[in-house]
Amino acid sequence: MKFESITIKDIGKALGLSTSTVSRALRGSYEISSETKKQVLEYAEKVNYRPNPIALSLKERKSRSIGVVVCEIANNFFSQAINGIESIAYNRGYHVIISQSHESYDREVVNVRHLASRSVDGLLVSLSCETTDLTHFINLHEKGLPIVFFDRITNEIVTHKVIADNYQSAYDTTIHLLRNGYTKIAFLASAPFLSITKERVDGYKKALLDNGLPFDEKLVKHCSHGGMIEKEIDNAMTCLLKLKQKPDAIVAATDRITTCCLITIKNLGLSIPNDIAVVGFTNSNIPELFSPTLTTVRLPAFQMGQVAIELLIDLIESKRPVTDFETKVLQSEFVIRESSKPLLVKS
Amino acid sequence: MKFESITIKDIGKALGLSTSTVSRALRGSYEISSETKKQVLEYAEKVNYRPNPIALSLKERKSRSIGVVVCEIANNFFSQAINGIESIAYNRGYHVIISQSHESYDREVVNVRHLASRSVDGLLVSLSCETTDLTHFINLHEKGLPIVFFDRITNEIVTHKVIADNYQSAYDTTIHLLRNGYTKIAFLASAPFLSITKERVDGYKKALLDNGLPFDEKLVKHCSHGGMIEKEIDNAMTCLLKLKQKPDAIVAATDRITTCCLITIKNLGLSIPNDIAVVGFTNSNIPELFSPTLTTVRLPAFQMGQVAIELLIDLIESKRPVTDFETKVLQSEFVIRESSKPLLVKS
DNA sequence: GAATTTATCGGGAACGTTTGCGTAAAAAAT
DNA sequence: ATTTTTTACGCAAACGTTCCCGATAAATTC
Repeated sequence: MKFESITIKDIGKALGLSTSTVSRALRGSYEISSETKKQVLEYAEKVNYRPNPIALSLKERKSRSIGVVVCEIANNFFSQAINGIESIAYNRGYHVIISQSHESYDREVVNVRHLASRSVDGLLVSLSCETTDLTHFINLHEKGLPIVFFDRITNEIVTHKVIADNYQSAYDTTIHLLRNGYTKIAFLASAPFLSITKERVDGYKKALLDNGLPFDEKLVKHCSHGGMIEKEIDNAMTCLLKLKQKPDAIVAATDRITTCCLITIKNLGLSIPNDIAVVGFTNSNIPELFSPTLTTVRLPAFQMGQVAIELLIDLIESKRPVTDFETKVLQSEFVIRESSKPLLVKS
Repeated sequence: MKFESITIKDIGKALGLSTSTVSRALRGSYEISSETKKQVLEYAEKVNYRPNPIALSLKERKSRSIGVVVCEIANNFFSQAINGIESIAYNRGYHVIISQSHESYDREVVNVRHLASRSVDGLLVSLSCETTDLTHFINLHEKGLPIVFFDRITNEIVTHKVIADNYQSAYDTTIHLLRNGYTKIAFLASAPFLSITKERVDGYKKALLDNGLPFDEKLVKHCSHGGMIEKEIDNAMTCLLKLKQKPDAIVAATDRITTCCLITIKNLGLSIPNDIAVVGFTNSNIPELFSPTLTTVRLPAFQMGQVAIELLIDLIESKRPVTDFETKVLQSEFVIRESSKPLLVKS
């Protein structure tokens, strides 16, 4: 089963012209007579000619496509970010190739290799939670491939980065819970290597310290698979709830962790916020539909995608080597709902 | 900013060999001495040589990549289906390029054109809800490009198709509601052109008729943008609730419609199922977290993706033209929860 | 020792496109 | 009428790879 397309050569043959003439006519070159141009254009239209981007990629050594490396698309944050990416890329004439690591380092390496060999003009990366070795990115970056990191970033590579105000959000979240009377606040975090984890845990810590509370390591649990394995979230939760110093509130640090955490609480028959308050980092569209409605930190996913792709395309299209890089920090949206109601006033 | 890669020519130059020899050595051809082979292999390994798939695509006129055409990935059904697709494609050596139409016909046409010109070896398609004209697919299909439709299919093109048991699910859903004492069951459907809409509405109708109930057109509302515009779902809902014959139950026919419908009900301060029962077609992972928990029809998204890509790759790799096509129907999962509790026993 | 086979490699075309350079004919300038 | 310029087009190389067809030298056969 072969799938044949019309080429410039076919047009040339049909019209008794050389391929160069046809090519130039199609591009509207000034050195082609308007008669010939019209003839070529009309014929091309008639046979529905489409230039072969593969041939172009080979020749130009670029593909007008950019690769996106994320852990999974079945995740509100990333699918929203991808929509942001596409909204800009589309208008600026780039195509987006998405790859999922499913939080696996090996898979990330394979995907990045493939994208690079497919001649993507640049990479938009959010690291997998297993990734500690960055050589697969460093190699490409040193060879001149533009890369922009977003959300889960690294400081081992000097380039543009786009993140949410993770530190501040975690800080605000914790302060909010403290103000509402909660004192034993647990933090259910993602993998320890991830930048988002460090930033969020730091914000949480700082809020505690600023309020004269001790930082209790036992109240911070990490999900080293980023929540891909439900069991690990479950375990972390039961572990937390078994403590003598049982937490009265919990901050869930990612989308997956938030939903899993809610399910565990539900399965245990606990009531929110009476038994335990919950605040979740989640880009879910329906936090109002939970019962009770969920207090959330919503990351500016769409805008993060947009900013990241803008930076990347600027990098790609820059005539001179760029040496001045920036890390953009975008503001999250903190929406207070019922799941973190004041302890004293709870109905 | 150019990004240079090692080519077979570079290797040849470095080793004093011709490109053809290097190529053959890399492929393990028998007509290359084992010495030379070893030398080439070692050098290639050393400089981290990767064959250029673009050049290969150009030569072979195929790319070992398949294009996926869906309306949006920020949708549980489609992201799960894509995971199914990838799980198989990856193992069989194909790469997946995803494109989103955002339910726009024009965008779908552009995406399909681009995928085709990118020399995808085949297409996996779920139609946009605006699509009535299929010539963009027909043209490619007639030229020999393998296409498999899934979920939102068409009968204008003869090929493999994969769907869920939409008719049966809608039938079962309706029967379930009838058995539980609901008699004025509304149906909130997606765009009228879509196969899933027709199949589901038909199942709903049949269940009514089988129970001696009349089919009331006013109780069926269509969302012609597939729910991409929240307002239209809102309007449909308010319209339904304004009827003299106010419905006592509602079947929401897609993911988006289900969540929107729940939000509208919540905003109106109605209680489920006391004021109105709800059953939703949704692949949400958290129907237990809604309040009350939601009775759902969950499509076998992952498996549908798997089956569809299997059929497509078989088509692509088939030596002889395939003339025998099948439409696979996969079973959905109907889970009864609180939102459709029996009318009489409601607490 | 001559003829034939075998082993090992290189040349070059092809995939579809762009583009620098060359050139014939037509037009303009002398 | 000759020279110069312009117009309009073709040739060929290049991008990275594979593969058919030779070609050379060594090894084998008679």
